[in-house]
Amino acid sequence: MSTEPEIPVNRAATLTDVAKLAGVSVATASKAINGRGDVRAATRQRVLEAAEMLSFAPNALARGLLGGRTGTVGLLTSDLEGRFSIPILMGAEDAFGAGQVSVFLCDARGDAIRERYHVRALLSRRVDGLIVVGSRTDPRPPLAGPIPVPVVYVYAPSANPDDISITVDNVGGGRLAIEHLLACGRRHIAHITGDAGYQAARDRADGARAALADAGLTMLDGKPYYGSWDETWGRAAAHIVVERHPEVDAIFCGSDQIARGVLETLRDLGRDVPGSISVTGFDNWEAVAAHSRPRLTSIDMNLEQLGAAAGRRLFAAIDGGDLPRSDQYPGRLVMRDSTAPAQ
Amino acid sequence: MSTEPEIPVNRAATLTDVAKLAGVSVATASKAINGRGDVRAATRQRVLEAAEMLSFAPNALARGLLGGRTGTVGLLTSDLEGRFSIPILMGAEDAFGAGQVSVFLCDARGDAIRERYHVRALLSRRVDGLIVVGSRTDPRPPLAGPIPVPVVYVYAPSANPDDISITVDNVGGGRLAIEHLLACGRRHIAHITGDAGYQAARDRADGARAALADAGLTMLDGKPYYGSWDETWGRAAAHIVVERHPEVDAIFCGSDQIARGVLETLRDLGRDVPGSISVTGFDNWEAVAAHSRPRLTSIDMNLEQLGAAAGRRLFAAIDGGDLPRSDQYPGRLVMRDSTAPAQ
DNA sequence: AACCTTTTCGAAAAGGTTTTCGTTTGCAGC
DNA sequence: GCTGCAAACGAAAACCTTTTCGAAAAGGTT
Repeated sequence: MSTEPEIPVNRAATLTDVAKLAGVSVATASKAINGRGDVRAATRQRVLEAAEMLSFAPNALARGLLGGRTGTVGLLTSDLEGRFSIPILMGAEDAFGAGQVSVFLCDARGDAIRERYHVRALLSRRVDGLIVVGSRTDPRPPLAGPIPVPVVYVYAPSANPDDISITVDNVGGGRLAIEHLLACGRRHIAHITGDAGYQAARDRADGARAALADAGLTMLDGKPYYGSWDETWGRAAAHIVVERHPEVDAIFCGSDQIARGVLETLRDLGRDVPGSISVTGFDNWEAVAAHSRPRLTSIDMNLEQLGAAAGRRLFAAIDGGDLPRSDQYPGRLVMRDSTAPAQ
Repeated sequence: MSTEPEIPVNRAATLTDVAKLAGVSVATASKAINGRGDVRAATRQRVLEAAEMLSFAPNALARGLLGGRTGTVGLLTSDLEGRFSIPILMGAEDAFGAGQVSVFLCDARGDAIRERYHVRALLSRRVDGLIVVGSRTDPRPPLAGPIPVPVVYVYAPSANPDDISITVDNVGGGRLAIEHLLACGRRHIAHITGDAGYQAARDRADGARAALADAGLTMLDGKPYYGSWDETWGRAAAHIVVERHPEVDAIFCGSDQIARGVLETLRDLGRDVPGSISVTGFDNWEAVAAHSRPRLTSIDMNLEQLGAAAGRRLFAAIDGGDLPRSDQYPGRLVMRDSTAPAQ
């Protein structure tokens, strides 16, 4: 005949359940759990015990419905397949994971229709903000339509300069590589890189040219060997370079895969790396760079850090804090065995 | 002095706004938009126009709060970094993207504490289900605590056989590789693979042994060369194999990276691939397999398909449909240039 | 014009939480 | 014993959508 509050079964406990069990009103239970308002220590204790007993977890939907803040953000990538989105995604996920924020992941696959569809879905779920991750560093058109929440573009900046964009400093990356080769005493430096249609390729080349100019030098042939980003091109281009310029003593490659191909050709030709020729890659793709012969010196663009920065930046935008609208992040040189001072 | 309904500013339009603008009640507006209930064609039209004008998107939070179904699932990975999670994640994202479901992504980083934290967060957001993606094929402990929604384990099965697990058939994969080598007329087959602590390594070896036994053969040395999964081990092991067994005419490698190392050693030693020795890899990691010399024949585990299957399976579990509790997916052989019939 | 049927629409409740504000309780001071 | 005050607590509204059920309107028949 007891009229004690019953423990709910087969259904997540609600605040009402907790309140009943603790013998207080829902209002008090809420305040006790969130540490707000005036509630006696003993009462708070009772409520917390009840919550524990029912393994109560507040319904984020109801909370979001009320406060306007949902504690969720949308992360829109244009290609998950690519190597670049992943570290960025990890960084962002990390930056949020520390707080109370969860991440909605959407892959638009480079399709504008799909992108719009995903944006609609995200907005209907009332995300607090959006992160848009591109797969190339070329500027991309901003999201279509009115977006009622802050947006941060990462890797690929928005074409609209008023938007918030976080990008990598490819010019600086190119500089970094050349400066390292120069520091190794190299003077006859070629640049083999990917598709000239990529802003990244052009930027890295620009950085390289500038660094060489600072030293009163030019790159062999005066311009980069543009091609594709893979090993096959690296192998072919290395053949051309060595044939045309037997004096070459360093090759700056636009990707680790290209560099890997270059290394293979040099090995085939019996050229000593790093003794007679130094080689640097780009991207610091561990799987490629750390297992080549010799292991590859490369430029790491700190993509994970980039993603984390985007997360923090979005956070600030949501909270109304003001950080600089846009930011460029430098890379860093990772030294391995494919570069060394000329002997 | 008009009392016309006003268009809301600076705030997402609600159903009430739409109803006001269309001159109907919220109930009717809801029915018109969702195509439910009886509503005159003309009225429906008016409502839809109003919704369009305000670019109304229903608040998924309110909807979820009501129906118990939120249209969200949690995807818990143990390491985003690894190559295996990504295709699975893509497949799952794809399986859901087609419907009305959004994916919460969480990376537990192989940390049980972090995993519990993420599970709590996901449950408080009232996800309809969970997908748990492992990074190894070894069984993993099931999620701790009572989980009030369906869970599907992918790649790494749950240690509890009552849970739903979707895994790859590594034994079959090993079989596939050996059968291909046998079909090429090879008889002296070695197996170089990764860490014996990995179930995947042992399973593939078992499949290989079984396929060889069916042909009345055994692998060289009667057991695999266990080591690590990278190129360095592949290079070293290939030296050992060739030295001990000059008659070797095929090597089945446990990963594409190992295979790549094997190819390099064979090249160094002047052995003709695929002429005198055929080599197969495993994983079909495009970046590695498609650019080696010669291009690498490999086993593709169809991870993307695995992820999609997991998505569908979870969907069925949520909707109460009944599919088999667990499933194993076979791989497929991807032929390139590193295997050919003996000349 | 009265009556019945069918169609269309609206009022209200439900879902779980937070917040506001009014009410109660306990206690000190006179 | 009464007043005044602070602390503690609870009732109710708000957030937005969906669904149920009853009411009203429209249309047709006698």
